[in-house]
Amino acid sequence: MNEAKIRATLKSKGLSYTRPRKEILHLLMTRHGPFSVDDILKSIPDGTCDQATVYRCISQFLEKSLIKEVRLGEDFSRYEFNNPDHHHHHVICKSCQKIDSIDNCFIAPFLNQIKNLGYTEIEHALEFFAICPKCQKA
Amino acid sequence: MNEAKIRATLKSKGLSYTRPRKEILHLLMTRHGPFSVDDILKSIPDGTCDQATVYRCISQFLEKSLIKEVRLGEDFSRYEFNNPDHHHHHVICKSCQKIDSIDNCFIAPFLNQIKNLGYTEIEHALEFFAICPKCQKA
DNA sequence: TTATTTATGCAAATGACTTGCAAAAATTGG
DNA sequence: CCAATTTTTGCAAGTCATTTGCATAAATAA
Repeated sequence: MNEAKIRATLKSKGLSYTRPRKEILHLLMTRHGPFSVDDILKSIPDGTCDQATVYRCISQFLEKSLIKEVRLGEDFSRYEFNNPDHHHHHVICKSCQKIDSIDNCFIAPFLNQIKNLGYTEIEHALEFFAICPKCQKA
Repeated sequence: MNEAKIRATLKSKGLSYTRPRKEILHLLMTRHGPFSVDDILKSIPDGTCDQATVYRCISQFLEKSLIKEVRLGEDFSRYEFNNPDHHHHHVICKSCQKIDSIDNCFIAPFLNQIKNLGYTEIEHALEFFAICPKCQKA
């Protein structure tokens, strides 16, 4: 992932190219999330930016649909790059908090039912909480 | 819903019968939620109890599985009575925040997939965000 | 480059939720 | 039913993720 790609992505959403935006978007585009704000702060080069700036970048990225918010029953949000070709959900281990991706999405029957109620622009949030194989042994 | 029923429900979970617990559980058992802590405070008789007590009752009810927590993309939690015979999900209108119930749950295919990954004790959170018929007209 | 707009850092504020502690209510053992 | 003990509550202060005000710095426009 080179700077040109990052810059182009930002520009395409009308966002100027600044160091915090570059580093945060780079992280989100290249590494596997979802990331908390703390994860982001620890993963970008030291001194890149302030925590307030991370929050501000995140809201802008969310507004522009560059990223998605993920809530996994924690008292903070996580964020991941929004790849429309890779719609997926998560399982988080109730014991060790390890997060796995679930790549197939079978919510069509729900959508039909909700459409029949007259709703439009339907989005969904689906997350799973379970005990992972490793924690079952321990 | 009479006091005897409420008292019995509390006792069955090893909780003593106090006024705050009685009023909060009564609300959750008789009225249609999910309720925020603010909703609860406004819906129980005036002077029933402090906000801290509502939070404490809620955590106890959650621990005893008397109620379930529901997150609908707001910056606070909602809670509803846990009726094992009435597993359901919610749609919240992205415009007016009205909440509807979705009574059928079609997540079996997901469960198979997650079981195959070796997970056990699988729970899920599924919520929908959409525009309701009324807000489409307005 | 210079002027203007936009973004950032820092510190303080916000708001949901939690907690310490003394008083009040509930339970227990006569 | 009463006195003793345990549990619960109210109040106020604390916590923690997230937001915001404002002066400075960086980016963009002219």
